[in-house]
Amino acid sequence: MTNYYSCKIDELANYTGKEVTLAGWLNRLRSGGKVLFLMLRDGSGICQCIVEKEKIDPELFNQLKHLGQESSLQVTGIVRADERSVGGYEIAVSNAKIFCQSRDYPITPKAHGVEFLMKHRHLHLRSQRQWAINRIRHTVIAAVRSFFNDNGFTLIDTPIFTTAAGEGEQTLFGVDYFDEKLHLSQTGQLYLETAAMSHGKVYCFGPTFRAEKSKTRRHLTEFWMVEPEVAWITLEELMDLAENFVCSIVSKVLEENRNELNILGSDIESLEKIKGSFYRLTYCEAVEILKGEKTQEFMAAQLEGFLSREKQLKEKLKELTENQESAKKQWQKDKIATELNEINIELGELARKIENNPKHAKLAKDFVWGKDLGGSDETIISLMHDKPIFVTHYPKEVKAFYMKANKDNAKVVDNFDMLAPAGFGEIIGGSMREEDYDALMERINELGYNPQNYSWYLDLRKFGSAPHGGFGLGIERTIAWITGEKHIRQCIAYPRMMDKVYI
RNA sequence: UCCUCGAUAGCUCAAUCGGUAGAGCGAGCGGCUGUUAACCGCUAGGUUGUAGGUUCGAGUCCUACUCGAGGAGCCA
Repeated sequence: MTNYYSCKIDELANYTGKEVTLAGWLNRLRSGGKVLFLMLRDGSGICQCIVEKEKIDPELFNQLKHLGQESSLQVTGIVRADERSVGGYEIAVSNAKIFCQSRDYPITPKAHGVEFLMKHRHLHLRSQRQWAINRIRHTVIAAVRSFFNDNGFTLIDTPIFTTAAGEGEQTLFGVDYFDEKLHLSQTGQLYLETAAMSHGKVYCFGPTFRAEKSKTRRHLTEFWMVEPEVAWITLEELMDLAENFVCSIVSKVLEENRNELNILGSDIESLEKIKGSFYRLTYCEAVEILKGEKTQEFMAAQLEGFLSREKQLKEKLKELTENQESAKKQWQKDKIATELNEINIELGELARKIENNPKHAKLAKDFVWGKDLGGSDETIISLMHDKPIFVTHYPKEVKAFYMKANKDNAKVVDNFDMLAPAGFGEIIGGSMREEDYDALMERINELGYNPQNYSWYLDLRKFGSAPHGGFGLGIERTIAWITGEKHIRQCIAYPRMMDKVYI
């Protein structure tokens, strides 16, 4: 045999009636007295392979029958269409070769806790959900690259070991670099601006490190961010760019990953609405909305929804408890117990939401102009819209030193955040950069930064300064939003969280 | 850093008032020709997170600690 396999599972439709060889891993085995069902996984999909006792070597049949989950093997047989099979095609096995018999694979087809799965992340990556998420991640990243490559941008790789700060100094990871103190990059932006003055349109894409003490479902300490930077652009044009960019990512995923989105139970209908113009609000308008009557009504309606869901669940709980008492078989009782458990978990979540709702409503109502939008404020605005929302012109005090002051209102800057819809929150932050030497210097002094650290950055404002701006998009947040995955940690193979690194 | 909840078989969870620690899945063996988280029968599997305390008796009550989950704060 020259090759390990003759085709991949996702190509089986082209081989109906022909003999093929597949190579992969045993996802699950169901055995009958004279027939075995091998669910074979090869990275491209899952295929049911039928082994009939009379049609293969009896010794081989016996070996296959006792194969453990995740054993690796080759399977040869005729492809046939069959509605009963997952994917519509199956293999009538005539021969097989076992490579590695695995025993006691830890991840079983039943429920597992977060800690257990994270400790077994190296194996968990084989599970169907993780497989689907990582395929979508691949599409997202490919779409990011081709969007910029096709629109005249030049890729510039900015350094990971950095000297310049960029964002708040407290969120830096320090590194001992041959007795010199450097830190891990938390943005490529400052370096990228230098390259924009060479190429006009540039982007960087790489890992980003933030030592934020944020233990939430939306934060990682190491995540991937793509940042375009463009010279001779206006804020409006920058937002148009961000809009087209996000649309192109979503449409690429819809085009290439229907199957994966279905596996994950993602909200495809909502994703299909992500095209055309996004909502654009100024910070002032966003504050008005938060403080307004409509938000209070919205929050009240939300609370009502929670309460009626709670009532509904409690009734179901009662009903199930009665069923459990009358159930005769032990397994029926256990099945009901599992359902009860799930309901109790949801009730716990609801109770927290019901508790938080009035607090968030009050926070919104009492919002004072000048503060940064909090997580709950973002969520409220995001929930009230069905497409992404730009929020522009934040107060300069809550934003970074390099953001350009608005020429009509010096209290605000020409920036924007893009909030994903349906409560997901921020996925992009961007701004015009201050191009005036004196204004930038003033900001650096105001904030007490050392101008010497920024001498090369300031040079850009001395030698042919030009209007320019850019933004950064968090890859994992984008994937979590698109897939509907609750926790960002599932959107990268080996997540690094503030309080925990497993493998 | 704070708040809430939790830790019992490989995994997910039960265990009523403090009174002999159980089930499902997984594993092993057997049965069954079409299964879809298959099904049926049998078997093995436990120092109840750690250290103390109360008690005739502690998985259960008390104290401290360790670890985990969720949330808050913080945060491009």
